[in-house]
Amino acid sequence: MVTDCQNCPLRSRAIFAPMTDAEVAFMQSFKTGELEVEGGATLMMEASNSPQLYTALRGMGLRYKTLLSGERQVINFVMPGDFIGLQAGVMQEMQHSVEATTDMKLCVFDRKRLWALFRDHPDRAYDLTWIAAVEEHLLGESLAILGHMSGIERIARAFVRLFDRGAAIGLTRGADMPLPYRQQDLADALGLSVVHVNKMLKRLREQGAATWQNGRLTLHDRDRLCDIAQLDRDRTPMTRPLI
Amino acid sequence: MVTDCQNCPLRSRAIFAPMTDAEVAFMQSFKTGELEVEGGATLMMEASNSPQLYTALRGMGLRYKTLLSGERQVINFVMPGDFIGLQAGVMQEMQHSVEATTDMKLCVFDRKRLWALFRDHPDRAYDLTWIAAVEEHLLGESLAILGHMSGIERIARAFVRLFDRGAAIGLTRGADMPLPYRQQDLADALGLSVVHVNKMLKRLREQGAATWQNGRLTLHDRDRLCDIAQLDRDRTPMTRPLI
DNA sequence: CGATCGCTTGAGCTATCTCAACCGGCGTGG
DNA sequence: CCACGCCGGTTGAGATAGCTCAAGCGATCG
Repeated sequence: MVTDCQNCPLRSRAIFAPMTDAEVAFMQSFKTGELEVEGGATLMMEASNSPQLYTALRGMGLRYKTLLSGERQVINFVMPGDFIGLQAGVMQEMQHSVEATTDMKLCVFDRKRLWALFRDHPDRAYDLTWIAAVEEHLLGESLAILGHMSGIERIARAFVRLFDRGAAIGLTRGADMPLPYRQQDLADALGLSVVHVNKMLKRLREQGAATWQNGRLTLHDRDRLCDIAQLDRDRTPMTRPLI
Repeated sequence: MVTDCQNCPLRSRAIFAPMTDAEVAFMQSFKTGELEVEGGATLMMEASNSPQLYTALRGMGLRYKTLLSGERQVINFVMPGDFIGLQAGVMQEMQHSVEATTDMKLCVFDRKRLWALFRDHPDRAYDLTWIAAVEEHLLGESLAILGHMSGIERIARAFVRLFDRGAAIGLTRGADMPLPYRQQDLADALGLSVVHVNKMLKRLREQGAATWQNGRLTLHDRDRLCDIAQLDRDRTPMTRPLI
């Protein structure tokens, strides 16, 4: 139980130093429970019926909005360690949900205790803000992707990004990692049609750059992929603290 | 001086109640100065050379990223009351700047004192996180716009959004408000070419929905605009607190 | 065995892009 | 005071990336 909580992003500062016993104890008290959901299940995050905050502990999912037209915009892919629900508190008009793609285990926090966290643990509160700022930065990057990149470029970038995230949490094995989503999910994230995603995937495969089949992503030629994605080949990951 | 600071978004809670003298005094101490920039000037927000946080007090600008290709993605339009710079702290690889479109006055905070804010004023820290969460929500919405909407829909939505923001800070006069940007700026925000933006503006004009000329935006038919933008005609603005 | 789901592929169609030209206003320098 | 250059806006023409519609295929499941 405690070990699970060690994955909590609220210890971002602890990337460099383990949590003290007191800190672990506090996280335990902030935590109100664990939630196991089956693959395919949907967590509604509308503010009204979900005053919870979550940390993903196991499994993968995706966070999305449902538009009035019924279409879906995937905001991001949820991997272990991700913190979910902060932004849900400020929205009301737009559907905002999390779908568990695989079975997932989530750590549940009570939003009402958030204030106590700010009062009693400014360092954790600080981390929380840092998380929100990182998230905002990543969304800004996504915006630039949708605004300016072609289909194949978007997919290449998504693959490099997802792979790097996977590597950061130990999901990769060599050039390979699990990526249990559907092509439709990627399409909804990148603002493309499934058909087009499919055709671009084929092209990436034929170019020997990357393969995504049977729920596994393999980067055969990361450098080429980075070139397509207009990314530095060896950029540093996003782990720098706010101050 | 003090009156200026009353515009600071760190008093979001004070939307409902004025700041106390003690609070004003604290904001004064957190504040390190004011910055006046001329229209056309650019504030570089790279983490390395800008450890500052800003609040826009007067004038308008835009926050954008510069991509490797040299293109520009406008992240948002900066209006009085906006808080800038939180997300700049976590990025390193991508250019991230603020351009003053008109002359602007900014309130400058020292990032190093942010920690003191969290330690000594958990309520303000809380507001800060709320701001970040709102920002994140808005970016998510922008993402959905770029991902799923046509040119004319994007523009209609941008107009309604900008107008509502303008109304919230008292910039509107009837159906009219100042909007001193170039068509290129809107194009870069919406992921369209200037040429296309121009043609869609013409169409909106001919439809009698909205006019944007000589730096002023006029919504002739807000309802029609909302329909095009796939927005509820009378949605409530985003002022709900986090808890 | 049939139904469903996700993936794949083909065939038009069109929204949007790029290229290019032109126009008016404004600031600058001679 | 005029001439020029520049910037932002406007419009047209042709090219194309990506969309929609549609069909087929294999795997999985009840």
